[in-house]
This record gives sequence, structure tokens and C-alpha cells, in this order.
Amino acid sequence: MTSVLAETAGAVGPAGPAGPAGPGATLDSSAATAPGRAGTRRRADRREAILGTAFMVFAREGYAQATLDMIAAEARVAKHTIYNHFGDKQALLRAAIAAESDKALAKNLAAVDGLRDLDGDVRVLLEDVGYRLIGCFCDERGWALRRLLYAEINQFPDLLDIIQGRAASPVTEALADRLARLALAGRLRLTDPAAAAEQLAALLTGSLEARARFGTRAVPDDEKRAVARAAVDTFLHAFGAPSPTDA
Amino acid sequence: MTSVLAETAGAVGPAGPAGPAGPGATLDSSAATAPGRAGTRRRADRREAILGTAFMVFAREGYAQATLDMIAAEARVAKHTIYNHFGDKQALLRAAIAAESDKALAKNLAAVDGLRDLDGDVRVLLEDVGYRLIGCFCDERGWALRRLLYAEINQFPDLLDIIQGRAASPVTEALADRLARLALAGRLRLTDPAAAAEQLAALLTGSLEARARFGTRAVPDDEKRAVARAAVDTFLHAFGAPSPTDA
DNA sequence: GCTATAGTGCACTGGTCAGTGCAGAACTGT
DNA sequence: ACAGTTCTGCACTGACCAGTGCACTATAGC
Repeated sequence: MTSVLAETAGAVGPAGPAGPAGPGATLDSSAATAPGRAGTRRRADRREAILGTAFMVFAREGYAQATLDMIAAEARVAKHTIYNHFGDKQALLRAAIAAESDKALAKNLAAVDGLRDLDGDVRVLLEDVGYRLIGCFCDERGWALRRLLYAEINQFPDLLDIIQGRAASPVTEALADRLARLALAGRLRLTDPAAAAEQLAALLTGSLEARARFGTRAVPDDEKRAVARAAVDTFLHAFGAPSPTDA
Repeated sequence: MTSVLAETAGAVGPAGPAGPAGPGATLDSSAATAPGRAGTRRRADRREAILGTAFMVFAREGYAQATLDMIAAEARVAKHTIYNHFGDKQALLRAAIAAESDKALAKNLAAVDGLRDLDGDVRVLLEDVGYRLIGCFCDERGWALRRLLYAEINQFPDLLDIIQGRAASPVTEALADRLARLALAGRLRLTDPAAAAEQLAALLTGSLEARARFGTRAVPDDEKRAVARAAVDTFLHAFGAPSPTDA
């Protein structure tokens, strides 16, 4: 875990004509370290802008359809600069996916960390974490990452190694850790925390593919809450400790 | 396109480069039915061969990378014939996905139909159906279909309409129907069959994406059985009727 | 046999795009 | 101000590919 938590907030936006629900985030992030004049970004800033833009373009167009001219134009960068930084198109794809996976993992782990305090109603606790995990899963960039992985895993099998340790597995493990603590505190009844975490994750995200139509539909907030509630309800039927307030 | 169940298995697919496809009797089902006009058997056979091959090539290479020369060569057919049947590359993709979705749906519905007889232990019944559904999900062509949908849903949003009614939804509905029958017979305790079916499906398939590494790893049979068992176990904790043999 | 339909093989057009070369502009630290 | 690095704009090559045109062959129905 080197720079997982070091990334800054979304400094990159497509600003394309086909933006579905893009907020007004243009590329003029500026104001980071540069003085008033635009276009005085340092090398690292450019690199990050290229990575973010490349990821969005790759996800939107697909690897083969995405052109480096597109990415360069959208990142407000010369095509040469991309080659200067990454060498070729394939390396750019790998770097973009690695960077985005790091961000996604950080978001997911932050959500699971909501289970850190062991006080309060377990049901409320789990529903809250579940809702936040669903939020990560339904994020536009979350869908984009998953779409890109599905699409290119055949052409680039080494993407598996790249996301190894950055994907769902560490999240499930962290969740299992938290569930184990809850069980130790007598608030859950389970013998295999990993299996329980896997099933909770499945209950939370399993129906989202259909609900979100493969990421083309934004799942409304109350629907996310309902899914989280139903998932936790079923989960507690199986793993809840028989407490006084148990139904 | 209501002939979902009319397409039986294994009608398509010259697997290797040295396939047995000859000029004369390629995939001759030799049905003497001849509905409407006779003599169109040959054309229909070629059409189906093209569809099956095109689906595999699209899934393997991705839409943009797949070339019609590739498909034509692998289907043992002239490129012109493809254009003659489908017009252009996009139409071929749509037709291939529609045909494959029909087959996948038929397989899934057949699996759910295992719940038709209401006798026997509910746990055994559900585990069996679950195992078969997992088998459909982990099928090579199942992964290929999902991969292709994820990959191209942005370029061809109308694919959603094409798989509408051929995808997971009808399967979940059929499963809900069966669960409702079981509940009515007092063998399950549930108020919302659709929600219960959705959760059962989620428990069954939710962990498979990670286990199968996005379809690049074959999940061994005992692992499938274990997932089905765990899923049904949790499901019955939430929705099982308090029967004499209930734990 | 004859004819229409369907399929084949080849060559070709027009467009796209990864990657490169070059010359000059802009920014870096000193 | 200066030297070195980085970025930019433009033009270009070489390769690949969807889709077409044409001459020809194979099949099925009469």
C-alpha cells in the first residue's frame, strides 16, 4: 500500500459531448500548485491528467476504438507527451487501470472502515456500510472499471496481475476482519468470517448488475438503501446473534 | 423471436481450425419438415454457423478487433455470404448476441425447471437448482456473453433492448414463481417471492466473478457445489419454513 | 436440360490510426 | 539570462480493415 490513499479528488473530467451526467468538472483544475496562468502544470500533474482521461476514454470507447488523438485532445495534451510518459497504447491502458484500481480500492476500504466502531446496533452498522459499498459499486467509474476489465481481459490477461491486490479480494478480506471482530464481541454468530463476508458482498452487489442495466442506468438512492436493508436482513437471519432485539 | 425453446443445444460451432465443416452436409439436421418453402435448409444452416462463429470471435477478440475475414474463415464461408445475410458488421453483432442470449436463457430456464416437482427435501431441491444455475453462469459461453455485453454496451446501447426478455430477468422471475409455489405449499416462509429469488440468485452467483477471475479461470466442480450449498444454507436461514428438521 | 438464387474468390477503394520525425515553444532550476 | 528538459503542432508512413464490384461456380426447383 504505497500511494493508495494519496490520490487527490477527481481532477479530471471528460467534458465530452456525450457526457451522461457529468458535473461541470472541466479540465481546468489548475490552482493546484500552478500560478494564475493555465497550462503551467508540472510533469506529475500531466501524467495524472493523462491517466484519468485515458481511463475514461478507454472505458467509454473501448480499448480498440479509443484513439490516442482522442485521449490527447481530451486531456489537453500533445500526443507526443503521452508517448513520452507511457511508451505505447498498451502501457497506457495498464497504467490507467492500475491507477483507477488504486482509487477504487481506497474508496471501498474507506467504506468498510465504517465498521471500525463496534458500538451501536449491528443492523444499523451493517446497513450503513452496505449502503456505502453499494455506492462504490454503482459509481460511474466503478462501472467503467468493471466494463473495461470484462472487455479487455482476453486481450490482456496480465490485467489480472495488475488488479491483483487492488480489486474486490482485499475489500472482502477487510470486511471479513470486521465481521470477525463483531463475532468476537458476541454481536454476530459465525465460524467462517471470509465466507460470511463473501455472502454479504454477494447479497449487496449481486442484484446491481441487473438493476443498473450493466451500468447504463443510475440506481436511485432509495433503491440502494432498500437493497442494503434487504441484504443485511437476510445476512442477519443467517449470522445474527440471538440478542434481545432479535426478530 | 419467441422461439426461445425451439433452439436446441449444440447446433453451432466449428470448434477448431480443422473443423469437420464440409461443403455439403455441414450442420444438416435433415428435418423433412420444410415449413413454407423447401430448400432453404442450406441457407439457414449457413446463417446459424455464421452466428455461432461470429459470437465466439466477437467474444474472443472484441468487436473492434474482430474482422469479418476472421469470422468468414472460421465459419468456412465467404465474406460476401456474411454481408448477404446480415448487411453489415453491427447487424451481425446484434444478431449473434440475440441468438446466443436465446440459447443461454433456454439453458437457465431448464435449470430452474428442476424446481418443478415439489416433493423431496427443499434444501436438496434448492441446492440442485443452484448448482445448475451456477453451471450456466460459469459456462464458457456464459462468460463470453457477459463479457461482450459489458464491453459493447456503451457503443451499442440498443443491445439492452435486444437482451430484454432474454437475460437474467426472466430467469429470476421463473425462480420467483417456483419459490412462490414452495411457499404456498408451506415449505418456505416468504412474502415477496421476487425479492427472495433475487437474493438467492445473488448468493449463488455473487462470488463467481472473483472465483472465476472474470471468466479466465474454470471453477472446479466441488467449488461450485460448495457455493451452492453455502448459498442455500444462508437462504434457508432467512426464508426456510420452521419444519421439524429445521436447524 | 434451363433458370434463378445463393455462395465463392480476388482485387480494390477509402478511411482510420499507432507510432515517428522534426522544429520550435514553454517551462525548469541555477 | 542561460542551458536543459519537457511539451506542442504538424506532417507522414505503414498497416489494417469494412465494404464493394466482378467474374465465376454450386445448388435447387421447374
